[in-house]
Amino acid sequence: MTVANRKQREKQEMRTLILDAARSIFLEKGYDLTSIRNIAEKIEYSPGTIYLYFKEKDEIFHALHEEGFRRMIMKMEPLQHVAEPFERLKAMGRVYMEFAKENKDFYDLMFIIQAPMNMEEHEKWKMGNQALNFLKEVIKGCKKTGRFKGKDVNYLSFTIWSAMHGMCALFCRGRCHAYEEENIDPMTLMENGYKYFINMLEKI
Amino acid sequence: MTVANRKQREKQEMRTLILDAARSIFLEKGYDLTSIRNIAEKIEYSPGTIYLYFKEKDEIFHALHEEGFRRMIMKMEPLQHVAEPFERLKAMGRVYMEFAKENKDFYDLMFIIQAPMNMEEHEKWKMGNQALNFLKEVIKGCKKTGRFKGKDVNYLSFTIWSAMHGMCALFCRGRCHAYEEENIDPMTLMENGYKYFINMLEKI
DNA sequence: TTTGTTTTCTGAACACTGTTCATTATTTTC
DNA sequence: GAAAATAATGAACAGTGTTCAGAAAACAAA
Repeated sequence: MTVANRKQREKQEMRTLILDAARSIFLEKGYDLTSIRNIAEKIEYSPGTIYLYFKEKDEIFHALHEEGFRRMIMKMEPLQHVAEPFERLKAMGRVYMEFAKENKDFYDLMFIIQAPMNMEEHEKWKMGNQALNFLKEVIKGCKKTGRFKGKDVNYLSFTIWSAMHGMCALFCRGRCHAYEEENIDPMTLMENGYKYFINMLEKI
Repeated sequence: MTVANRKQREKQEMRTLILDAARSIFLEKGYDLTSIRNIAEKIEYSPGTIYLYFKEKDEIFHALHEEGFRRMIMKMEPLQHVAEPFERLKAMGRVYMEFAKENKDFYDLMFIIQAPMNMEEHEKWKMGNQALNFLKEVIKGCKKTGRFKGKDVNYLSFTIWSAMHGMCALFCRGRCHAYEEENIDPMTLMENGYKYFINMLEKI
């Protein structure tokens, strides 16, 4: 065990410590109220210290951004066992929506907030692309069973993703309240929105 | 012309002055870079003055929020002349999407940004509800021609709105870049996403 | 026109934000 | 133990929304 090794390990531990604090504040108070000073106070270090482990605030949130995708991908893991492609696609939509409902802030960070995506480097969305590729693969599977004939996989994946994202984004940003006059709560709205969309997918 | 009248008019003129400055900065630099001090500097008043005409920053952006809806509704005006309900619905989707593409920042403010929607009062979304009701009316028209049989107007309106919003929101927040690896630009993506969705609507 | 009152405006101050950097403290190496 | 390297600090900078005592301007009455 060389000194360099320990140092490296300690560096990693510190990053984890910062990330844990950031996550806990982020999940409790949301993105806007998670400041460097807040995080520093939580781990009992000075604000400046954080910049010895992360280049900027965005880097912290990009780490959480990736964690969000890991969580989502984990939640999708069981879908591998759904043999029939279209059944898998439908289940995927369900899981996606459930993830958004249960992890509002993570979803926000992953698909709505601009911050951790600012940089030009497409590297930033590696995890997102992985998830998107998973969707495309499932669609390809569907095509093999004769579904979605004549439809382009890229465009169709975007259509499906958009439909799901639309509901989740309206939900996350409080626009579902538009239906409160009709006494329809956001959960019922999303449940039925999903059903209707699946219904459309079946007939395309 | 009483003095009180003139004073009231001057008050209104000042509000307009502030709003004009706010809009110009907002459309040029976006929401985050539009600060009270920026606005104040533009109209050559002190920052404190603005608070004599608007209770808080949100009130300014709520005014712009409403303006956005007025613009969108104006853009939808010609649709009244499209007689066939389903044709009108399709055209509506087109206009909605075009509005988002041409007025990225307004769209963001209207449907994504949380800020001007914070307050509990549903009053805040009067304009939004008006637009949503217009959509529902068009759907009702479609139902009268035998379309969307057995489908609930509220749920279906949400499904359609979500699908359109999903594409626009992914566009506004730079998530369309996910398809750059496949050499598909955001515009092509949205164009085809729209086509595919309409195709689904036709078959539901 | 001058005085007194009311309205309008200012800009410093408060409590925040992300980020930098000279200084201080700790640890490692020789 | 002294010297060198590494780590941590916290004040400072430039910015944010918002408030409010005091100054300035507009108005009303004498």
